[in-house]
Amino acid sequence: MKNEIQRDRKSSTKTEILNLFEIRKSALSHKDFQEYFEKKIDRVTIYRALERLTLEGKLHKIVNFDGVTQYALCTECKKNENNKRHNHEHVHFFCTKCKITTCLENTFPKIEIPSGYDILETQILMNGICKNCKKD
Amino acid sequence: MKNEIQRDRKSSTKTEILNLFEIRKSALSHKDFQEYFEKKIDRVTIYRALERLTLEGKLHKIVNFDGVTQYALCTECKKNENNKRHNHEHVHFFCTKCKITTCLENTFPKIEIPSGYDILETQILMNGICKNCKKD
DNA sequence: TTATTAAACGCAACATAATTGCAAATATAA
DNA sequence: TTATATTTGCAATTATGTTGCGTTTAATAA
Repeated sequence: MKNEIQRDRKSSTKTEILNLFEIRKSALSHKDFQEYFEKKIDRVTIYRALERLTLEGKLHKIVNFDGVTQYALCTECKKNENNKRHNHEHVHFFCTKCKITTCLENTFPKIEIPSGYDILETQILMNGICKNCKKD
Repeated sequence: MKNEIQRDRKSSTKTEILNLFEIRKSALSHKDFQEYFEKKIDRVTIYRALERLTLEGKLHKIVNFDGVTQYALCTECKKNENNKRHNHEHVHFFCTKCKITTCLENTFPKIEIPSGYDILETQILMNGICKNCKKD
């Protein structure tokens, strides 16, 4: 009898990654995880676990102004039936002072574009100074 | 007598780069130039010429979904007096079929964000199928 | 026209982000 | 418990971008 292809298998790496998101409450880069795990988890393992969590619909990816990928927890993302496509209807904000990327929920505008284009994904990225850093 | 610091000096690399923009009529990556120039111009020279053209206000940079920087000609960008800051008030569209990035002019929406944030830059990136590829 | 000087260039080396292949370890289904 | 597919660690590789330095070239002063 043929085995079904397994998905969403438990792994300590995935658990540790999700834990760090609970602690930090912001988007995180591969480098953030590498520094946090020190040498306890291999860097390739981190890349692959992040990739799987993204495919499973638990994380989404953002490419920052500097070209570095950030990962963020999916919270209010509207998912379709089979989790294959998310609509991340929020703005990603990168603070140039504290270097933290946050999701600004409920901020997505309607965008008028020329006819003849089929849109799959839209990403809005902003930078500047965040709420916390303005206090100081 | 002290010399003034020279800027915007002519260079064959800059000229060749601008020529390719005229031919291709889309955003281009460093890789596009490297392939086009083959070995005739050094890769570092290309990077530095692109950097200067950007500082001179002739090009603007876009980081694509895949993290790769694209450069595009500045046409309707609203420039301030000294060219230091551009407002690229348009959407950048990446076609997943032909892999070409184009600027969709006059497409920028007003975006409402929570109070307490100072915005410096906003980048809107879309992907999907472009006008040309839909014809086929 | 020639000399001076700062910008542009080529080359080597370095830096960082991300991917691939493979053998060993682990989680899950039977 | 066994079989098997997924996950992991390690080494190597690829891709993108940067820095330092000596040489060449463009602009300009003499």
